[in-house]
This record gives sequence, C-alpha cells and structure tokens, in this order.
Amino acid sequence: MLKLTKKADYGLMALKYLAEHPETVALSAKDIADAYGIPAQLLAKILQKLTKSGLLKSHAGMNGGYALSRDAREISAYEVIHSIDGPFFITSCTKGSKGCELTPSCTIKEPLARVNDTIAGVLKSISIQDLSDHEHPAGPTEKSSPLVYLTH
Amino acid sequence: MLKLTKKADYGLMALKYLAEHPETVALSAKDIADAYGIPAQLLAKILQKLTKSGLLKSHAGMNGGYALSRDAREISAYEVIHSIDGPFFITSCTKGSKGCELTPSCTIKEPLARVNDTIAGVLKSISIQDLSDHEHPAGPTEKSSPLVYLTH
DNA sequence: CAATATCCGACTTCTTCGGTCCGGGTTTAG
DNA sequence: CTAAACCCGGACCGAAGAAGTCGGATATTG
Ligand code: SF4
Ligand code: SF4
Repeated sequence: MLKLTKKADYGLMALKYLAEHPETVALSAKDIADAYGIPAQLLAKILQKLTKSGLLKSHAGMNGGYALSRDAREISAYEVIHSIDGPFFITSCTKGSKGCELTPSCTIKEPLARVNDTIAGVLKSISIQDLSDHEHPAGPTEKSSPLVYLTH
Repeated sequence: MLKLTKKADYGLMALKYLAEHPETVALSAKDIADAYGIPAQLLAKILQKLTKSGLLKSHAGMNGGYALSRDAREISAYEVIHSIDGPFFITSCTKGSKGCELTPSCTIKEPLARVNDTIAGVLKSISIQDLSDHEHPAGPTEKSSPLVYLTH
C-alpha cells in the first residue's frame, strides 16, 4: 500500500546515473543495469517508456544508448513515476476508467483528492538533480510548517 | 503503485462516520457497512485491527459495536493506515525484513527515505476531524510554499 | 553484410489485495 | 436460561497487478 513500484524505483536510479555521467554521449541499458545489478531487459523496457514520454532520447545501433533529453533539474520525480506507472492516484476512484462503484456514496473522496494533490506536489518539487545531492546532514527530519491544508 | 489500500480507505470512511455520530454510544460494523455499501465482514476485520491498535473501543453483545477511543481530531490518517496496512514505507527497502537485495549499491534510498518522511508527515497532519469538514471552497489547490526539503 | 543496439509486444511467475467463510466467545433482552 | 445480536480471528480463495523473461523486428555502424 502506498508503495512505489520497483520499476519506478529503477527508473529513478537510471536517470540519476545518467545525470551523473553527462560527459558520455549515451549509455546503453545494459551499462546502467550492470552498474546497479538490476535485470537488463527490465531496465530496457523502463527506459523505453521514459523515451516515449520524452524524458530520454534514444539512439539505436552500435555505441547507441540513452541520454537525458533535458537538464537533470528540469525532470521531476513525478514525471518519471507518471511515465512508468501511469497516472498518479492515491485512491481507486480515478474518475474515468473503472474505479470503485461506491464513488457516489463515498464522503471522503474529496478530502483524499486534496491529499493526493499534496503528495503529487511533493513529487513534482523533486528533480533528478536533487537525488544526486547526496547529503543527509545530520539534521533530523523536522516537520515544522503545516504540510497540507485540507480546508482551503 | 503508490495507491492507498481499499481497506485503509474503508477504515477512514468508518472512522469518519463514527466521528459524525458522537451521540450514539456504539455502532456495529454492519451499521457502518450498510451506510456505505461496503462488505460487512471485511469492514468488521478492519475495525478489529483498529481496535487492537487502540483507536477504537469495542463492545460485544446486543447493542454493542464500536466507538472512538479518542477525540476525532486526535486521530491521524497516518495512524489509521499504519494500523490497517502495517508500517508505512514508500520503498521496498524496509531495512529489517526482506527488502530488495540491491540496497547496498542503491544510491537513491536516502533521498527517497526523505520523501517517505515528508509524505508520512503529510498523513500525520491530517486528522479524522479534518475529513469531516466537507469543504472544497472554490480555491483551487495552490502549492505555494516549498513542500519538501531534500537537502537540509 | 555482420555485429551491436534499441524497440516492442506477448508471456510466465509471483505476490498482494479484496473478499468470503466458519467456528469460536460475549453480552444483553426476553 | 436461552437465543439473538454482536465481536474475534484464522483459513481460504479468486482476481489483479507487479516483476521478470523471451523472442523477433528494426536501425546503425564498421
Ligand atoms: S470513492 Fe471513496 S471508497 Fe471509492 S476509491 Fe474513492 S475514496 Fe476510496
Ligand atoms: S534499496 Fe534502492 S532500489 Fe531497493 S527498494 Fe530501496 S530505494 Fe528502491
């Protein structure tokens, strides 16, 4: 529940890896897979999705591979997750396809939609570049400011 | 991916329902289930978990049922989700049980742990009481302030 | 042309979730 | 006392989704 897909996880790893190697023109899926020890074929499919979404550029043939299509700080974690796992929804009532049938009687879907937006906002505020700043500077996670505003 | 369990969903609905009926001493699982049209037996098990976690008080026998053990504004959505679905982790590396085996080589688990904490903070800042404030006052969701601080 | 790479859909396997069933124990109304 | 109404909790099962695999087509370079 509320767990990130491993595919999205891999996708973030791969993008971070690409962001850290800007000098190379392109890296093949196998290169990245080997670097982390994740199944090559699976990673390939993930990168393909990211390519189709426009986050990556691919180049077939020898010495081919993938490269970021934009600057690392212009790619948000939200986009990555969205590309790989589809639309982002905390609840099952995706309003459109097939959600739970008790949507009309449900009284908590509006508040939850608010929460959904908040979390999406969090994800959108994180870029690939941020992942590369390997820092966890002693300062323990302090939740000071109000994080979500449910009622206006 | 990143989707709330339906059980947690039901749990929140039930708690909200209880919060909105403070006059009644106790409501049976069947009452709540009928009110929303969710499977009674399933809801029963959810309420049992919430009881075991101390969020609810149960009373067997005729005219028995469940009641909130604390004030509605003292119960956070985080507690509910935690009670029903177990520990809250965005990633698979739960450090302790069985996570993914590439935890050592993984370079994004610390940043993601930060994100995890942020989202957990969001959930903790929401009380059952907040769910009852049925408001969505025209004001579109505005994300003004920075929502997550990755680097200190 | 041959080697290397991406591309892409279909497929199997595994886990989890949603839901049901049943055999208990408790309390209270009659 | 007894039966109804309720809570308790494990076992069970089908459906769905996630993780990973396979195989073939296509594009590029040497
Ligand atoms: S309609 Fe209500 S119960 Fe159904 S998925 Fe949405 S929030 Fe959950
Ligand atoms: S170790 Fe890395 S890849 Fe594995 S679950 Fe944690 S974040 Fe994801």
